[in-house]
Amino acid sequence: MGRSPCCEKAHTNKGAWTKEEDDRLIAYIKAHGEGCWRSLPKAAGLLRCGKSCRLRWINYLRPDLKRGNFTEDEDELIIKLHSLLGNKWSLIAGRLPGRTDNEIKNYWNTHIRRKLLNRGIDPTTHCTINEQPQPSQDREFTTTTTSTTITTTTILSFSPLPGSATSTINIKQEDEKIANSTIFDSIVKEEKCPDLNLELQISPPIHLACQESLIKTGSMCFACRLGIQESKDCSCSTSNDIKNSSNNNAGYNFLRLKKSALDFRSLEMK
DNA sequence: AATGTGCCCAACCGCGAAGAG
DNA sequence: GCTCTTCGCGGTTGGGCACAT
Repeated sequence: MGRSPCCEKAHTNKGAWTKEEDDRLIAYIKAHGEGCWRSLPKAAGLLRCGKSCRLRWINYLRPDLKRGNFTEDEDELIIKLHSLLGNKWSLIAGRLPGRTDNEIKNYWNTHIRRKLLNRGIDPTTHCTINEQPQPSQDREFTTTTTSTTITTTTILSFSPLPGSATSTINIKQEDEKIANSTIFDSIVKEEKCPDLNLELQISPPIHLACQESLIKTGSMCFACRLGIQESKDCSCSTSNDIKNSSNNNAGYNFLRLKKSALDFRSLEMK
């Protein structure tokens, strides 16, 4: 059952990287590009496993990395993203140019956790301490669908951290995996509590025109309710103004994040 | 100056997902 | 559909450093 080791451990260095190793790795990647991590160490003349090389490059040697302290804005952004995404460090890192998932994870554990505790906020649940989150407030994005081929839409209604606008986001999931998301700040509900209040609903996928129709009229057409939007039977999308407004969704700005703040497809770093 | 303690962060480990055959 | 390999992610570890005693 055991996995084969990623490399020949007996002949690999471990621990801190030397300047010479760094130089070799940088030179090799400059010449050949990233990827093929397994074969890279041998080709680059490094006595390291591919995994170690990848980590060293991504977390330390990449030229686009931003070194130095986190700014107050970055702090707040991390907190907001963590309240939405949980410990999805790579996704959070994707929203912070020049920062790595490892760096953010370390920073969270050493600074932000303490900062939130000092504010009286539980860093795990983002609720005020002494207040247990209710089951419906579970932030987990995992969903159950009747078929993995069905694209599901998870609607998260939540009240963000104190001082932030209340918003509703839709996170479209494909094959039970977060693939994309769209945020509407036009739906503003009365804030129920000053802390994070997540309500998770699972429904068939809703395309933008249908969603806006739902917002404007409070109902959806029959096709949409069956999850067959964008078919010729969908009447939501026949309205030009709705269509146009859907296409012009680029202007939304949620949590001061510009367009595609939570577009998970754009979060890929590689 | 020596020792103890706590913090920080680079690096490691194990697991799951994705892809290839 | 199954097995094997590779990659990427998140949790954890431990060495080094700063500060306190």
